[in-house]
Amino acid sequence: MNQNDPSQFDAAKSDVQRKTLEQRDQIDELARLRHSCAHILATAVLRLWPDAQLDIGPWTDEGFYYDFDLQHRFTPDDFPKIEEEMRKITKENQVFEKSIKTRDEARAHFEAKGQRFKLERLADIPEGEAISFFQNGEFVDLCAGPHVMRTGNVKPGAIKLLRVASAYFRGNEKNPQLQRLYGTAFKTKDDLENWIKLQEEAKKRDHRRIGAEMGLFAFDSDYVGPGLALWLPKGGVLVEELERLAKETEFQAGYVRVRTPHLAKEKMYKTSGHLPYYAESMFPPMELAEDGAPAATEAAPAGAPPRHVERYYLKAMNCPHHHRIFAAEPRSYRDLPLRLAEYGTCYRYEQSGELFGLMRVRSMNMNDAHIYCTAEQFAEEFRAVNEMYLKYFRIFGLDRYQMRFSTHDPSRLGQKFVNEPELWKKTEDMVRQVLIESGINYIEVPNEAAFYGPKIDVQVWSAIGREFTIATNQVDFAVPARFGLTYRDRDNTEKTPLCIHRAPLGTHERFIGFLIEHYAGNFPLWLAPQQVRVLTIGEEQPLLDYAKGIVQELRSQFVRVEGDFGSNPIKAKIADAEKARVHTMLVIGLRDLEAGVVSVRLHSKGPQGARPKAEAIAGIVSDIRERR
RNA sequence: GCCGGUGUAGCUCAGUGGCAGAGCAACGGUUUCGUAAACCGUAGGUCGUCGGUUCAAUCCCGACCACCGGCUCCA
Repeated sequence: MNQNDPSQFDAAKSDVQRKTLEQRDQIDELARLRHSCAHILATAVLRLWPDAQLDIGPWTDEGFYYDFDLQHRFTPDDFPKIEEEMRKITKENQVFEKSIKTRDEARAHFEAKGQRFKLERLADIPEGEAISFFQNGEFVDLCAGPHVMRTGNVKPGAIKLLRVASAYFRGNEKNPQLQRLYGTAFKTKDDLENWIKLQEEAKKRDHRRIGAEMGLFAFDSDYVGPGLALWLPKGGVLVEELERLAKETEFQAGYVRVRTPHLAKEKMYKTSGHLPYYAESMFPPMELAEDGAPAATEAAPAGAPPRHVERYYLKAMNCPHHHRIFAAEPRSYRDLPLRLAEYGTCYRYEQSGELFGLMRVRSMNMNDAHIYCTAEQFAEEFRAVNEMYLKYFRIFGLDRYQMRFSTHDPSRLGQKFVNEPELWKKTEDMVRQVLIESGINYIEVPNEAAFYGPKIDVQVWSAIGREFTIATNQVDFAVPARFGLTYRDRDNTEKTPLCIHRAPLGTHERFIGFLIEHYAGNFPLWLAPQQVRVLTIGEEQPLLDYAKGIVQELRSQFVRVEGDFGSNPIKAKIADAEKARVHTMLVIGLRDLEAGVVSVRLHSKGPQGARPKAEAIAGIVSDIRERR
């Protein structure tokens, strides 16, 4: 697929801004409170820094923010002072008063105050729409509302400034950067304190932290490079298990596996249409002279004839390679659908500030496949792909997800979208039909399709509230033609196949990053890097023999097992195993040896009692096989 | 890429313009312990990198790198 590492998650945020005045009246109480806090914040900042230029101050899922432009650079040291002023304002119990102004009045107001951003915001309001203002105390703001009745409705102890950040005016990087103050507020002080505790819990679930604690992955920006993850042995287990799951699932769904190199000639990406548009997101090319010598290091002798230079690019997506596999042999309609699968490694030069743990990296392994099919086969193939998504979600206990169905905008055919109005309509109808029939929860987003066809992105929320696109499923009715891909149809004519790009498990990097937070590192048995540890109480020889036998038996059944036969007290061994998040601990002493049992303890679930040895082993093996 | 913050042992963090510190982990002993931490000892560092100020810089100044929080971007 080609838009893998997907996360168009911010689009929804701006929806908040687009709500009409009527819709805004229905905004819930917490949002009103927070929006009012944004005004209180602006009031406080103006009192402390009267020269501040104001932009806007909406509420967010987490709280609120307000954007300012001023000489003074905010630092967290300013927070107590600002918070103090905000508390004062709540105690002044100012009324939020709404008024409607004419456009001229509004303009005159902001011109008098010298608020240039506000004048631009004013110009955004469509003709004919009411221009409303809210005033609390001395502070007047252009604002659609809604607000609480009085500043006193906000409890002084339930406000907290969180951080200072910067943001481009109107979110455009060509515009000036403003200083954004983020804060949050709750109905009560208890709610706020509770939220702070939850934030601390969330920090402990951060995949970067757990990844280091458990020895799953590492970054070595000195020697390897930023955004290039190293999988340590325990993280490698997660990679292998996911790949095994994908391979089994895809095998049963009739996929065939291929393998392709990590780079290709420039011509590949010119043909696919990715160059020159996306060259900036790719690593710079390697340039080779005709004879294979590195072009850049050769100082050309004066008068030497120019040498032919070939450019190779690290691949940022797998589809072109798969297209060339399709092209490698003559194809008949009898070969379709052809489902080419590969865990392909792609490289994308993400901007430095965009890198984020495993979630946003520069090298990634994609659960990719391209399904080449006829128009008649399309609906069935697309449905099967969706079912595969749902199967995976069940396995991972993933119930909070949303599918975003991105469609084209007919007015931009031939520009943003390939000019095939009938194909667009046809494929979009088919996709919509499949979604409705499967009873899947989805939203439709116009104008966000890929240039070559409609797509579905799957958004998930990790346990700590991070939202991102984990998977994608795209229809492509354009690029196969650019590569001249055809099959010979029943009627003996050459036809161009449709192509479905799909990556239900996204990339290893992001998917595992997500799973780490989803499970808080407490993986189910089948995924756990350390599935079983045998802990001995005492060092008598018969006991050690018994314990070693158990390890041997489990290992022969491919269970990831290790023994802790050292001299530490059992309490210490258990503490070690718990800290390492070993899924199942088998604690054995002489008592167990005599009874032929093992004492089972599950990570973070405590002791489970004794079970006959053979039964315990069989249970572990079957749980793993059934991916529990 | 942009704005701001941070960078001291494997990890969590103290600290000072004049010989670099703790806890945990590691390693070596002692301990033989029944479900989250027995005891003693040892070792561990170019204080992110480079440059400047200074008799002297981990500390002050500058640049760079990396990471963190945002913004932008994400085929």
